[in-house]
Amino acid sequence: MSRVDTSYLESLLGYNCRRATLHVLSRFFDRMAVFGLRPVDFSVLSITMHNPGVTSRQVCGAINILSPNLVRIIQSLDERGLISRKTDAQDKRAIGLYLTSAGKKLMRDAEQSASELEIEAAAALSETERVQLIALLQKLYRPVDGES
Amino acid sequence: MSRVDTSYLESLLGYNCRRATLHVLSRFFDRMAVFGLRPVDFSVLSITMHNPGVTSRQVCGAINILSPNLVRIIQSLDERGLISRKTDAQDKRAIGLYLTSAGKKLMRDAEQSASELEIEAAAALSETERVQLIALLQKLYRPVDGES
DNA sequence: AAAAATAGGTATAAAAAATAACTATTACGA
DNA sequence: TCGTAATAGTTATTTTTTATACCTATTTTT
Repeated sequence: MSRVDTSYLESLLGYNCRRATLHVLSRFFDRMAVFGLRPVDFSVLSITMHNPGVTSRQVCGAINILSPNLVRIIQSLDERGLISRKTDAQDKRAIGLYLTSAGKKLMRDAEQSASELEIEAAAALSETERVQLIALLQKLYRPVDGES
Repeated sequence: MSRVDTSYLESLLGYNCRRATLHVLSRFFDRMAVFGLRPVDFSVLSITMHNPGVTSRQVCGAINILSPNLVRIIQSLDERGLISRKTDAQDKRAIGLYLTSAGKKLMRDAEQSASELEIEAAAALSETERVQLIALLQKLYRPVDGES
Protein backbone atom coordinates (compact mmCIF):
# COMPACT_ATOMS: atom_id res chain seq x y z
CA MET A 1 0.00 0.00 0.00
CA SER A 2 1.86 3.03 -1.29
CA ARG A 3 2.18 5.95 1.07
CA VAL A 4 0.38 9.20 0.36
CA ASP A 5 2.52 12.19 -0.50
CA THR A 6 1.46 15.00 1.83
CA SER A 7 4.59 17.08 1.36
CA TYR A 8 2.70 20.05 -0.01
CA LEU A 9 0.23 20.21 2.86
CA GLU A 10 3.08 19.68 5.27
CA SER A 11 4.65 22.87 4.00
CA LEU A 12 1.66 24.85 5.30
CA LEU A 13 1.35 26.17 8.83
CA GLY A 14 -2.38 25.56 9.07
CA TYR A 15 -2.16 21.86 8.27
CA ASN A 16 0.63 21.30 10.77
CA CYS A 17 -1.04 23.33 13.49
CA ARG A 18 -4.26 21.39 13.05
CA ARG A 19 -2.54 18.00 13.13
CA ALA A 20 -0.57 18.94 16.22
CA THR A 21 -3.68 20.27 17.93
CA LEU A 22 -5.60 17.06 17.26
CA HIS A 23 -2.68 15.01 18.52
CA VAL A 24 -2.23 16.88 21.78
CA LEU A 25 -5.87 17.60 22.50
CA SER A 26 -7.05 14.03 22.02
CA ARG A 27 -4.55 12.95 24.66
CA PHE A 28 -5.61 15.81 26.88
CA PHE A 29 -9.22 14.79 26.39
CA ASP A 30 -8.51 11.21 27.48
CA ARG A 31 -6.55 12.28 30.50
CA MET A 32 -9.12 14.78 31.74
CA ALA A 33 -11.96 12.30 31.41
CA VAL A 34 -11.04 11.01 34.87
CA PHE A 35 -11.99 14.39 36.27
CA GLY A 36 -15.11 14.67 34.15
CA LEU A 37 -13.59 17.62 32.33
CA ARG A 38 -13.31 18.38 28.66
CA PRO A 39 -10.46 20.59 27.52
CA VAL A 40 -12.77 23.59 27.48
CA ASP A 41 -13.94 22.92 31.05
CA PHE A 42 -10.35 22.67 32.17
CA SER A 43 -9.57 25.99 30.52
CA VAL A 44 -12.48 27.77 32.16
CA LEU A 45 -11.64 26.39 35.58
CA SER A 46 -7.96 27.14 35.19
CA ILE A 47 -8.61 30.73 34.20
CA THR A 48 -11.01 31.11 37.10
CA MET A 49 -8.46 29.58 39.46
CA HIS A 50 -5.78 32.05 38.44
CA ASN A 51 -8.18 34.99 38.05
CA PRO A 52 -10.72 34.95 40.86
CA GLY A 53 -13.67 37.16 39.95
CA VAL A 54 -13.06 36.90 36.21
CA THR A 55 -16.14 37.58 34.07
CA SER A 56 -17.48 35.25 31.44
CA ARG A 57 -16.74 37.84 28.81
CA GLN A 58 -13.10 37.78 29.78
CA VAL A 59 -13.08 33.99 29.68
CA CYS A 60 -14.53 34.09 26.18
CA GLY A 61 -11.69 36.29 25.03
CA ALA A 62 -9.06 34.17 26.70
CA ILE A 63 -10.10 30.89 25.12
CA ASN A 64 -11.68 32.23 21.97
CA ILE A 65 -15.23 31.00 22.27
CA LEU A 66 -18.55 32.81 21.84
CA SER A 67 -20.50 33.84 24.90
CA PRO A 68 -23.67 31.89 24.11
CA ASN A 69 -21.54 28.76 24.06
CA LEU A 70 -19.96 29.50 27.40
CA VAL A 71 -23.27 29.76 29.23
CA ARG A 72 -23.95 26.01 29.44
CA ILE A 73 -20.37 25.30 30.38
CA ILE A 74 -20.50 27.69 33.30
CA GLN A 75 -23.96 26.49 34.33
CA SER A 76 -22.75 22.94 34.41
CA LEU A 77 -19.61 23.76 36.39
CA ASP A 78 -21.80 25.68 38.79
CA GLU A 79 -24.26 22.78 39.15
CA ARG A 80 -21.35 20.46 39.85
CA GLY A 81 -20.30 22.75 42.66
CA LEU A 82 -16.96 23.61 41.11
CA ILE A 83 -17.50 27.34 40.64
CA SER A 84 -19.68 30.03 42.14
CA ARG A 85 -20.99 33.23 40.58
CA LYS A 86 -21.21 36.59 42.31
CA THR A 87 -22.59 39.79 40.84
CA ASP A 88 -20.05 42.57 40.84
CA ALA A 89 -20.85 45.39 43.31
CA GLN A 90 -19.55 48.16 41.04
CA ASP A 91 -21.01 46.88 37.76
CA LYS A 92 -24.23 44.99 38.30
CA ARG A 93 -24.13 43.61 34.76
CA ALA A 94 -20.92 41.75 35.40
CA ILE A 95 -20.80 38.43 37.20
CA GLY A 96 -17.55 37.31 38.73
CA LEU A 97 -16.53 33.66 38.70
CA TYR A 98 -14.83 31.95 41.61
CA LEU A 99 -13.68 28.41 42.29
CA THR A 100 -15.33 26.68 45.21
CA SER A 101 -13.09 24.66 47.49
CA ALA A 102 -14.18 21.54 45.63
CA GLY A 103 -13.22 23.26 42.41
CA LYS A 104 -9.82 24.19 43.80
CA LYS A 105 -9.21 20.67 44.98
CA LEU A 106 -10.17 19.20 41.63
CA MET A 107 -8.04 21.66 39.72
CA ARG A 108 -4.97 20.97 41.80
CA ASP A 109 -5.16 17.35 40.65
CA ALA A 110 -6.16 18.25 37.11
CA GLU A 111 -3.31 20.70 36.63
CA GLN A 112 -0.91 18.14 38.02
CA SER A 113 -2.21 15.64 35.50
CA ALA A 114 -1.95 18.22 32.73
CA SER A 115 1.68 18.80 33.58
CA GLU A 116 2.36 15.09 33.36
CA LEU A 117 0.68 14.95 29.99
CA GLU A 118 2.79 17.88 28.88
CA ILE A 119 5.90 15.77 29.30
CA GLU A 120 4.28 12.74 27.72
CA ALA A 121 2.89 14.55 24.69
CA ALA A 122 6.18 16.27 24.05
CA ALA A 123 8.18 13.08 24.46
CA ALA A 124 9.64 13.51 20.99
CA LEU A 125 10.86 17.00 21.89
CA SER A 126 13.64 18.14 24.16
CA GLU A 127 12.65 20.62 26.86
CA THR A 128 14.38 23.37 24.88
CA GLU A 129 12.38 22.46 21.79
CA ARG A 130 9.13 22.38 23.75
CA VAL A 131 9.72 25.87 25.09
CA GLN A 132 10.78 27.06 21.67
CA LEU A 133 7.69 25.60 20.04
CA ILE A 134 5.40 27.35 22.49
CA ALA A 135 7.21 30.66 21.94
CA LEU A 136 6.82 30.36 18.17
CA LEU A 137 3.14 29.47 18.42
CA GLN A 138 2.52 32.51 20.59
CA LYS A 139 4.35 34.74 18.16
CA LEU A 140 2.05 33.39 15.49
CA TYR A 141 -1.32 33.88 17.13
CA ARG A 142 -0.71 36.84 19.38
CA PRO A 143 -1.74 40.20 17.95
CA VAL A 144 1.26 42.32 17.11
CA ASP A 145 1.93 45.14 19.54
CA GLY A 146 -0.04 48.17 18.46
CA GLU A 147 -2.83 46.34 16.67
CA SER A 148 -6.38 46.25 17.91
CA MET B 1 -10.49 46.60 32.45
CA SER B 2 -7.78 44.43 33.97
CA ARG B 3 -6.24 41.88 31.69
CA VAL B 4 -6.78 38.17 32.29
CA ASP B 5 -3.80 36.16 33.42
CA THR B 6 -3.52 33.21 31.07
CA SER B 7 0.08 32.40 31.88
CA TYR B 8 -0.73 28.93 33.13
CA LEU B 9 -2.67 27.92 30.03
CA GLU B 10 0.02 29.50 27.91
CA SER B 11 2.51 27.08 29.39
CA LEU B 12 0.60 24.18 27.84
CA LEU B 13 1.14 22.90 24.33
CA GLY B 14 -2.51 22.12 23.69
CA TYR B 15 -3.72 25.63 24.45
CA ASN B 16 -1.10 27.21 22.23
CA CYS B 17 -1.64 24.75 19.40
CA ARG B 18 -5.36 25.39 19.45
CA ARG B 19 -4.99 29.17 19.50
CA ALA B 20 -2.51 29.08 16.64
CA THR B 21 -4.73 26.74 14.64
CA LEU B 22 -7.74 29.01 15.06
CA HIS B 23 -5.67 32.02 14.06
CA VAL B 24 -4.23 30.50 10.91
CA LEU B 25 -7.27 28.51 9.83
CA SER B 26 -9.71 31.39 10.12
CA ARG B 27 -7.53 33.38 7.72
CA PHE B 28 -7.23 30.37 5.47
CA PHE B 29 -10.99 30.00 5.55
CA ASP B 30 -11.53 33.60 4.48
CA ARG B 31 -9.02 33.39 1.68
CA MET B 32 -10.35 30.13 0.25
CA ALA B 33 -13.92 31.41 0.24
CA VAL B 34 -13.16 33.02 -3.13
CA PHE B 35 -12.67 29.54 -4.56
CA GLY B 36 -15.68 28.11 -2.78
CA LEU B 37 -13.38 25.88 -0.75
CA ARG B 38 -13.23 25.20 2.95
CA PRO B 39 -9.90 24.15 4.42
CA VAL B 40 -10.96 20.52 4.28
CA ASP B 41 -11.92 20.78 0.59
CA PHE B 42 -8.58 22.35 -0.16
CA SER B 43 -6.81 19.50 1.64
CA VAL B 44 -8.68 16.82 -0.27
CA LEU B 45 -8.07 18.48 -3.61
CA SER B 46 -4.43 19.12 -2.84
CA ILE B 47 -3.83 15.50 -1.84
CA THR B 48 -5.61 14.33 -4.98
CA MET B 49 -3.57 16.72 -7.08
CA HIS B 50 -0.30 15.38 -5.76
CA ASN B 51 -1.49 11.76 -5.56
CA PRO B 52 -3.58 10.93 -8.63
CA GLY B 53 -5.60 7.80 -7.97
CA VAL B 54 -5.52 8.17 -4.20
CA THR B 55 -8.34 6.40 -2.36
CA SER B 56 -10.69 8.03 0.09
CA ARG B 57 -9.34 5.81 2.83
CA GLN B 58 -5.88 7.23 2.21
CA VAL B 59 -7.24 10.74 2.24
CA CYS B 60 -8.89 10.06 5.59
CA GLY B 61 -5.58 9.01 7.05
CA ALA B 62 -3.75 11.99 5.62
CA ILE B 63 -6.05 14.63 7.03
CA ASN B 64 -7.35 12.75 10.03
CA ILE B 65 -11.06 12.61 9.38
CA LEU B 66 -13.49 9.71 9.49
CA SER B 67 -14.61 8.11 6.28
CA PRO B 68 -18.34 8.75 6.68
CA ASN B 69 -17.54 12.45 6.88
CA LEU B 70 -15.46 12.39 3.74
CA VAL B 71 -18.24 10.98 1.58
CA ARG B 72 -20.22 14.20 1.23
CA ILE B 73 -17.07 16.20 0.65
CA ILE B 74 -16.03 13.99 -2.23
CA GLN B 75 -19.56 13.88 -3.62
CA SER B 76 -19.74 17.63 -3.65
CA LEU B 77 -16.32 18.04 -5.28
CA ASP B 78 -17.42 15.52 -7.88
CA GLU B 79 -20.69 17.34 -8.53
CA ARG B 80 -18.76 20.57 -8.98
CA GLY B 81 -16.68 18.85 -11.62
CA LEU B 82 -13.42 19.26 -9.74
CA ILE B 83 -12.63 15.58 -9.24
CA SER B 84 -13.51 12.31 -10.93
CA ARG B 85 -13.73 8.82 -9.45
CA LYS B 86 -12.57 5.66 -11.15
CA THR B 87 -12.87 2.16 -9.76
CA ASP B 88 -9.51 0.44 -9.46
CA ALA B 89 -9.02 -2.42 -11.93
CA GLN B 90 -7.09 -4.62 -9.50
CA ASP B 91 -9.21 -3.99 -6.41
CA LYS B 92 -12.81 -3.33 -7.32
CA ARG B 93 -13.57 -2.10 -3.82
CA ALA B 94 -11.18 0.81 -4.14
CA ILE B 95 -12.07 4.01 -5.97
CA GLY B 96 -9.27 6.24 -7.19
CA LEU B 97 -9.64 10.00 -7.10
CA TYR B 98 -8.37 12.28 -9.85
CA LEU B 99 -8.53 16.00 -10.48
CA THR B 100 -10.39 17.06 -13.59
CA SER B 101 -8.81 19.80 -15.66
CA ALA B 102 -11.15 22.27 -13.98
CA GLY B 103 -9.95 20.94 -10.63
CA LYS B 104 -6.32 21.35 -11.65
CA LYS B 105 -6.91 24.87 -12.83
CA LEU B 106 -8.69 25.83 -9.62
CA MET B 107 -5.99 24.28 -7.47
CA ARG B 108 -3.20 26.09 -9.24
CA ASP B 109 -4.82 29.36 -8.19
CA ALA B 110 -5.78 28.09 -4.74
CA GLU B 111 -2.30 26.84 -3.92
CA GLN B 112 -0.87 30.12 -5.11
CA SER B 113 -3.24 31.92 -2.78
CA ALA B 114 -2.35 29.58 0.06
CA SER B 115 1.32 30.37 -0.41
CA GLU B 116 0.57 34.07 -0.19
CA LEU B 117 -1.38 33.52 2.98
CA GLU B 118 1.52 31.55 4.35
CA ILE B 119 3.68 34.65 4.22
CA GLU B 120 0.90 36.84 5.56
CA ALA B 121 -0.04 34.60 8.46
CA ALA B 122 3.57 34.18 9.49
CA ALA B 123 4.30 37.89 9.22
CA ALA B 124 5.45 37.95 12.84
CA LEU B 125 7.95 35.18 12.15
CA SER B 126 11.15 35.16 10.18
CA GLU B 127 11.41 32.57 7.45
CA THR B 128 13.80 30.59 9.63
CA GLU B 129 11.31 30.65 12.49
CA ARG B 130 8.47 29.56 10.20
CA VAL B 131 10.43 26.56 9.00
CA GLN B 132 11.52 25.78 12.53
CA LEU B 133 7.95 25.98 13.82
CA ILE B 134 6.72 23.55 11.18
CA ALA B 135 9.53 21.13 11.97
CA LEU B 136 8.70 21.20 15.68
CA LEU B 137 4.98 20.68 15.04
CA GLN B 138 5.75 17.67 12.88
CA LYS B 139 8.02 16.23 15.52
CA LEU B 140 5.12 16.58 17.91
CA TYR B 141 2.35 14.92 15.95
CA ARG B 142 4.23 12.43 13.81
CA PRO B 143 4.33 8.91 15.17
CA VAL B 144 7.77 7.99 16.38
CA ASP B 145 9.66 5.61 14.07
CA GLY B 146 8.81 2.07 15.04
CA GLU B 147 5.39 2.73 16.49
CA SER B 148 2.23 1.47 14.83
C1' DA C 1 -32.27 62.31 29.27
C1' DA C 2 -31.61 59.84 24.90
C1' DA C 3 -28.65 56.92 22.36
C1' DA C 4 -25.09 53.69 22.19
C1' DA C 5 -22.42 50.20 24.21
C1' DT C 6 -21.69 46.35 27.36
C1' DA C 7 -22.56 41.95 30.11
C1' DG C 8 -25.06 38.10 30.24
C1' DG C 9 -28.44 35.28 28.60
C1' DT C 10 -32.24 32.47 25.57
C1' DA C 11 -33.55 30.13 21.62
C1' DT C 12 -32.27 28.24 17.58
C1' DA C 13 -29.73 26.99 13.47
C1' DA C 14 -25.81 25.42 11.06
C1' DA C 15 -21.73 22.84 10.78
C1' DA C 16 -18.55 19.31 12.23
C1' DA C 17 -17.53 14.94 14.11
C1' DA C 18 -18.65 10.39 15.80
C1' DT C 19 -21.29 5.83 15.79
C1' DA C 20 -23.65 1.82 14.00
C1' DA C 21 -24.65 -0.91 10.51
C1' DC C 22 -24.87 -2.45 5.51
C1' DT C 23 -22.95 -4.10 0.70
C1' DA C 24 -19.41 -5.63 -2.24
C1' DT C 25 -15.04 -7.27 -2.67
C1' DT C 26 -10.68 -9.28 -1.34
C1' DA C 27 -7.47 -11.86 1.72
C1' DC C 28 -6.56 -15.51 4.84
C1' DG C 29 -6.43 -19.83 7.49
C1' DA C 30 -8.00 -24.38 8.48
C1' DT D 1 -11.42 -24.30 -1.34
C1' DC D 2 -14.62 -23.01 1.68
C1' DG D 3 -15.78 -20.21 5.36
C1' DT D 4 -14.29 -16.41 8.13
C1' DA D 5 -12.27 -12.15 8.69
C1' DA D 6 -10.83 -7.86 6.91
C1' DT D 7 -11.21 -3.89 3.80
C1' DA D 8 -13.30 0.06 0.93
C1' DG D 9 -16.97 2.68 0.53
C1' DT D 10 -21.37 4.08 1.84
C1' DT D 11 -25.97 5.27 4.36
C1' DA D 12 -28.47 6.77 8.16
C1' DT D 13 -28.37 8.77 12.42
C1' DT D 14 -26.75 10.97 16.58
C1' DT D 15 -23.88 13.85 19.25
C1' DT D 16 -21.04 17.69 19.78
C1' DT D 17 -19.47 22.02 18.55
C1' DT D 18 -19.91 26.47 16.76
C1' DA D 19 -22.50 30.39 14.99
C1' DT D 20 -26.59 33.68 14.61
C1' DA D 21 -30.35 36.47 16.00
C1' DC D 22 -32.37 38.61 19.42
C1' DC D 23 -33.63 40.08 24.35
C1' DT D 24 -33.04 42.34 29.12
C1' DA D 25 -30.61 44.96 32.47
C1' DT D 26 -27.11 47.99 33.32
C1' DT D 27 -23.62 51.33 32.32
C1' DT D 28 -21.43 54.83 29.42
C1' DT D 29 -21.46 58.52 26.22
C1' DT D 30 -23.06 62.72 24.26
